[in-house]
Amino acid sequence: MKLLIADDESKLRQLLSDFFKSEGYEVALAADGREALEIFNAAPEDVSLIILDVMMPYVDGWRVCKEIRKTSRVPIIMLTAKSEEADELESFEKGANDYIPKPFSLNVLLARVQARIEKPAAASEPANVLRYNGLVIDQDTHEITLDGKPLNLTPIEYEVMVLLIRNKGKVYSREQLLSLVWGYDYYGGDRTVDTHMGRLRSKLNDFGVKYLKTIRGYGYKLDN
Amino acid sequence: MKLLIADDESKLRQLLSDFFKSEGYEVALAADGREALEIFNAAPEDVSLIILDVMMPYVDGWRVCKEIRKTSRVPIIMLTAKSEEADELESFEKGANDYIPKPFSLNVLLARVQARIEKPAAASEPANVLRYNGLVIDQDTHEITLDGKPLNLTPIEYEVMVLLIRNKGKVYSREQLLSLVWGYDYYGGDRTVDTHMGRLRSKLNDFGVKYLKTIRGYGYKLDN
DNA sequence: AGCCATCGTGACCCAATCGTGAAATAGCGG
DNA sequence: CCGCTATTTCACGATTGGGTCACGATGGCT
Repeated sequence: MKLLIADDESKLRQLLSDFFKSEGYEVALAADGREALEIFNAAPEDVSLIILDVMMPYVDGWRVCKEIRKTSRVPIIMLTAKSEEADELESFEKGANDYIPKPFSLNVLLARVQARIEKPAAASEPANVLRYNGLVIDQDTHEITLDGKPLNLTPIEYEVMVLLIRNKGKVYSREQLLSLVWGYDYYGGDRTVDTHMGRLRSKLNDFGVKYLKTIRGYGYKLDN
Repeated sequence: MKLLIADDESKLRQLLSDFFKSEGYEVALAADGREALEIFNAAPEDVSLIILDVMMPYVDGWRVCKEIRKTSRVPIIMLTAKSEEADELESFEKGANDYIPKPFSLNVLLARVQARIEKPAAASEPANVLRYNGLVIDQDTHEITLDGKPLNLTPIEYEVMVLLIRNKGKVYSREQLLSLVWGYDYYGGDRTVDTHMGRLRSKLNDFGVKYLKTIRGYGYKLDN
């Protein structure tokens, strides 16, 4: 599913692009009406839906909408500035399928888009899950289970585990851990790391003592 | 579901036609009262609802309405010019089921139409309903019920619930919620989110405390 | 204009979490 | 086995994050 998004504000354009891409859509961008028409006419069949800002240089959204309607019934959603409280009727008259006043919430926009076209291969999301010897970390739901039993880790513990599991076997010094997990500008003693490792080990039980290794003189690692 | 729309203004006729077609209705058009009666009498059973402009040449809307009422109880909605406001009573007297002053918003008209007849071939739209543990959200009617009992959620609460229920389990940070629900350019403290979550929880009662989880340090999620 | 629902914010409180130092323990080389 | 150092453990006070509340602002509706 390909969306054509036309807006002259580059920041908003980027935001929308990122957002819809993250929702699984293909996105083509236009900075003004002329560009939008060019892109559309180059491959009308590829475009499943068009989002048009009303206010654009050279050729405004209304014009684009009218032009496209001469040759196509592709769904069009107009974005109108609040001040332009354009007549809803006028919007539909020009052939738009929907219109949304700025500012809008991405959620609403997404809903409107989905109402117009089939949902894209939503299942394409690769489910953000890390696994390691019975330990499962789902980064979307923030759920951690060990052999199926849920664990309750604090934010720091969680971050440490994610880091270590992502780099199984790699040894991290206390300084590295502090800067990676706590933040590059963290200022504090490195006994802190020990304490947290201890807490992790006790929560992880067997798993902890078995795999969370101390490398004397260097730091910690998750055994391979 | 077939609508018969009679209006002598060709522009408005076309607009209404397009609009209702895009909403999934079948549409028959008449440019004046005579035509409307002809079409209706040719196949009275096919017409589910009639939209009549009052001001039409040859035979006006009132006449059409009266004629049809002699033989049928099909729902009739009258469109009246603003200046004719006084006609409301007369309108019902003549047998119309509803009347709408011009200019009107398409959404209002659609709502009135839907109130009179069943929703059309939902075939194209797979009934936009979200369900989760006794909570039912109908995105078409914006109705939310919990164990059958209707809930009264504010717009923000509604959007939040829709978002969370659509992505069960996924953790949303306050920032994400703000940009997804409030709008990409919302600028404000994130304690706001807490407050709304609190309100949601209290409205959702047991359900709230049971499933609307706080992930300390990260945000909120709807438990799985 | 006035009313009412909704919203945003700051203040306050509580509980979870964190950081620290000190004491206890373990590892390691001789 | 000894002594030294690194690590673990522990307890406690400090900090942070979240829940709740009340108030004022806002905006739609009558």
